Amino acid sequence: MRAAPTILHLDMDAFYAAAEQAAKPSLRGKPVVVGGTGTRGVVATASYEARRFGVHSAMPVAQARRLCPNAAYLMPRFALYRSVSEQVMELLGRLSPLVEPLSLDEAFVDLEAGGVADDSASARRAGELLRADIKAVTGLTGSVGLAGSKMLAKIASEQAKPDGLVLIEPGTERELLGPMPVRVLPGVGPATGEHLRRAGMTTVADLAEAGEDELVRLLGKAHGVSLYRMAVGHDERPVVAERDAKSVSVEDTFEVDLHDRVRVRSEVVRLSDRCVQRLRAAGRSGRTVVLKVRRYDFSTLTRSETLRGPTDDPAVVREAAGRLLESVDTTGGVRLLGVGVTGLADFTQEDLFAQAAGELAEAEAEAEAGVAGEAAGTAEGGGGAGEPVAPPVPEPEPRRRWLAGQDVRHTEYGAGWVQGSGVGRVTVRFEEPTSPPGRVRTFPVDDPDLSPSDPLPLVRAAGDQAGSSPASRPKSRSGAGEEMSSP
DNA sequence: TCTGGGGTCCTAGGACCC
DNA sequence: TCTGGGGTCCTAGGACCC
Repeated sequence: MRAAPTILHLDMDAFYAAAEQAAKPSLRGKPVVVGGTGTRGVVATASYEARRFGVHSAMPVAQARRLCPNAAYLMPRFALYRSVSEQVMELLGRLSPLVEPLSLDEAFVDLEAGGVADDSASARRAGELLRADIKAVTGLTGSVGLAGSKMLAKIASEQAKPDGLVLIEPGTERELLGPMPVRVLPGVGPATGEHLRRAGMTTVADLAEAGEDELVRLLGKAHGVSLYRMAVGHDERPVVAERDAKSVSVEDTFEVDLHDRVRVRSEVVRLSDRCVQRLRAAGRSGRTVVLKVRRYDFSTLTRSETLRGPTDDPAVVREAAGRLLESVDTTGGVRLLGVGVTGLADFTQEDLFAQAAGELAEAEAEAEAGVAGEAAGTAEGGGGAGEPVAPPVPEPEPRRRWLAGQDVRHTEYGAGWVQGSGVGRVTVRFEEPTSPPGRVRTFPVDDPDLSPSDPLPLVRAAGDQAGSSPASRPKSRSGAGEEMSSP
């Protein structure tokens, strides 16, 4: 607990939804829900307009549609969010070398380590400047919490939402925390909250009063001790800049449950390859392979196998995952499959040999598979043990599916985004981040003039003169206000 | 039209070793 | 051969977070 509020927590407001509203002028001020597209999707982020209807994160999209049928339902566009996130993190890096990102839209900053603040007044100034910079650079708003510890800084930013700043003056934390519900403390979720409620504790003051021994008895050693410390306002966790990942995993929920065992095996192969791709991209290798299976009834199990040494060889991971699958009963159907690798290590000399051998084998397999793999799609069955399995199918499959929210370009009408599609048609709204709200047009799904495109910058770059972007058609500035068509 | 995807940390039991 | 502990590794599951 510091004597000055020099730990800053930044949380972008309704990040994904806000980014979509910035990218799509016609959606500003309207309910927007970003989330899974299929029938089994859940809400990633709801705009504040949608939250008023009761829509919130982690809610099934189907339920959200019932609550708020008029919202725009969009698929997530992580490339866009990542690029905005990088801009934000870059601004944080100017404040201090000690920046701890928690996700794309959230981070702690140690202002003291950055030498930008050692008292309340200067911390507040730094926070407000940061908020202004974020707004100017990204066009989005973020909320800032300032306090003498991570926990309190995070609680403060939560209170500051949306588009605000809250500073908790050291010395006032117990008084402030006391009346709050236990759920504000990090680590208290639905289960622990219910547990505590049954024990008669609903506020943070109740926890402090119960004492450490009581909480340990109730929740176990680690959880009890840390919760008690939090409840009395003690939190000495430092801001830590770089933390190496400890595991890499990929998983897929299927639109309909899988019943065919052969198909299940081929999906495990696919997931293994995807997992290894990510592992390699991170320059890591791992020793333990984990298979995750969620069955038709949502019951979930994991099976793991630890190898003699770390690997990043796709064949090794495939085979381990395949062996693990053989120990799982899948009758009744499979809802989700996942493959992960833990026990990560950086490369060792041995791995390099294994890798070289693996790459050789892969290259051969690819050369061999060539054209055949392309058309076959995922129909390939997983071979038995010992037999070489299907080579990884190169990812970018030619997809003629238009997803809501996707960026597109039309040879005549320019930049736009997919508003919806069905029965052979796709509806596109032609507008871009810096244009006025645009109008809608409908095309056949296979219209050759229409193609997917990359996200455009949300904010006109400083010093970016008109005409530097081929995207902005002669429409420029004159007559900007004329066509305020509302959807 | 019930319930994503990517992570972290903790617990607990059994194996195994000293 | 009455039965000890302790430490580490592995496996499985669960809570929690964004």
